[in-house]
Amino acid sequence: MVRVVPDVAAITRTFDYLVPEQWRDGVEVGGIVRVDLHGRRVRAWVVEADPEPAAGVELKALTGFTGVGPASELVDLTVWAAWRWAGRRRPLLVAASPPGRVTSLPAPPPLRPRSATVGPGPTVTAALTHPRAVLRLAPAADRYPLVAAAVASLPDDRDALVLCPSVDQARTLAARLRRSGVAVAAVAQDRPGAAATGEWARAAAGGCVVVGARAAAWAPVPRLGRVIVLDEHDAAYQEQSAPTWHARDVAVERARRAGAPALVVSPCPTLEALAWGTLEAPGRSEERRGWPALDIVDRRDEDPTAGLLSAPLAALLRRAGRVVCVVNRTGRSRLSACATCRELVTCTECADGAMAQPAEGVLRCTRCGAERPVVCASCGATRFRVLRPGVSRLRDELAALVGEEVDEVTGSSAARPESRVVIGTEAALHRVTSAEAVAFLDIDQELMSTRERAGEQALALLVRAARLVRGRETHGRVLVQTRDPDHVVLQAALHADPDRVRAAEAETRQRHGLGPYWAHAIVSGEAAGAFMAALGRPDGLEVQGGSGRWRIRAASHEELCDALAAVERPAGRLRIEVDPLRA
DNA sequence: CGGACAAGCTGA
DNA sequence: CAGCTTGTCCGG
Repeated sequence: MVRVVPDVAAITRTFDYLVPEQWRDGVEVGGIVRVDLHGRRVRAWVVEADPEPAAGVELKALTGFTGVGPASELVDLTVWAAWRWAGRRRPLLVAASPPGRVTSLPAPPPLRPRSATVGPGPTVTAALTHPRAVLRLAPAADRYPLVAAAVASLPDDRDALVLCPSVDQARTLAARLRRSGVAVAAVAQDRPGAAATGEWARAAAGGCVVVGARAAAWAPVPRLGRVIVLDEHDAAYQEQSAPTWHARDVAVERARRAGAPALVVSPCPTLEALAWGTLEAPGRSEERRGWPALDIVDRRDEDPTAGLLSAPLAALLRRAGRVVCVVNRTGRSRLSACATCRELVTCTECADGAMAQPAEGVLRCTRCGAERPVVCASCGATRFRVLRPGVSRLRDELAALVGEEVDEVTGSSAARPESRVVIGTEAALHRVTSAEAVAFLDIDQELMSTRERAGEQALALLVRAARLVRGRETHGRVLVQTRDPDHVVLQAALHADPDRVRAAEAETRQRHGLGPYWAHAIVSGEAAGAFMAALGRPDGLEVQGGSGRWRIRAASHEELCDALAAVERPAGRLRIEVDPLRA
């Protein structure tokens, strides 16, 4: 007999089935089977073998054995993660399963003695000796020697799991390791298919270094000897849909359970990481070399209605080669005023939303989505002054300024930009592969963001820019236009000293009761009210909000997650976001 | 989730 | 009251 979790979204229970004689050998914990459930055939995971049988239920037999699934340690890890992120187990089991059907594992590659690589440097060497290490490396520093050294230092019968924030980076790293003769399973694939399934099976067979992106936190690594998380600060590591698990935290817990050392790496380590492990960082001068020069353009003395194209920016655009300009606002304008009567352009439907101009000739309310033509509601004039220009508008202004084509890159535009000067949202920093300079036209938008972790996220953006332009030795430049030149994030980037942000963030987060000092969850969705009623007010939990959305705070994840887990999930749509990214 | 089954509605 | 729609329940 086995206990299974059916692959059906709304079902949170387990069910017991008899195992027919012919599959007795193949069916074990983690195995993927087919079962008859209420008149349908569905996929299911075996999560327990020979459980205590429930009384008075007539058991049915499994109707099929599909193949290999997550190893039993990972099945156990889904129990932990479902508790830690207060969610269902099914999405976690999906993440830990092969993308296609795996009926047998390939032979593992022959054991190759690992040889020490030369010169990882004393900082890396030190980081590799701690069971829980945080390694701070400047943005332009190459992380490959670190990964190579970590792989070389593995015992012959152990493998490493290496996580990168994006599929692209994972594939590049995997290719580089392969070229130097390391057996690699690259579980980061654009789409599931035969290739992805094959890599999963190779990883499950053992004898490979497993490299991948977020989902690879759940990849099979039967002989886990080390976990490495590159760019640990990257927000891409957190799953967007509930349960909102974080790949760093999953990977680190996995390492702990396997008794393997874990190493997280970042130019700007998060407070969560710093609270968890021992920090190693190179000396000041070495770290400084890996940060580009930062030009801070102080806009405090400018007329507030002046455009975003300052004289220092114009000079940079004339002088430098490829320049990427970043402003995190799509469309033509986010806020306008009538050029005639000076009235702000607001929504006539909901009365308090600002009207954005997503494209020429149309206004759309940022609050309620209502649209109307570009006509002033109070005087009827059709000429507006743009107060908060977006990418499209600035593209035209930039093209006029430099007298050449300027390509626009946003999340929705697909092609690689070809022009010398490029403007876009944050997406431009991902789409362009190298540049001589990056200019943030309105960095205050990031600095003043109400997002939780806003400071860290703004620094992460500067790190991205720094990666594009490389260190100061290659004359890379990053320019920021701001009305807050003394902001700690800018000062940290200016002095190549991310510790300043850590100190400031620690102080504000303690003061505001945020993570990692407190654990938070946001409960929303149509069944949120029923959930909150069932939760009640347990000791140690603070509850704020109402009308469909609640925020819960506790002094630790243990308290928070235990309380959330004690509530029986009501029927209906419910989203519980533990460690929310947005305030 | 989605099949089963019951209850509700319509038209002859 | 057959034939169909709509709603609620529950799975081994």
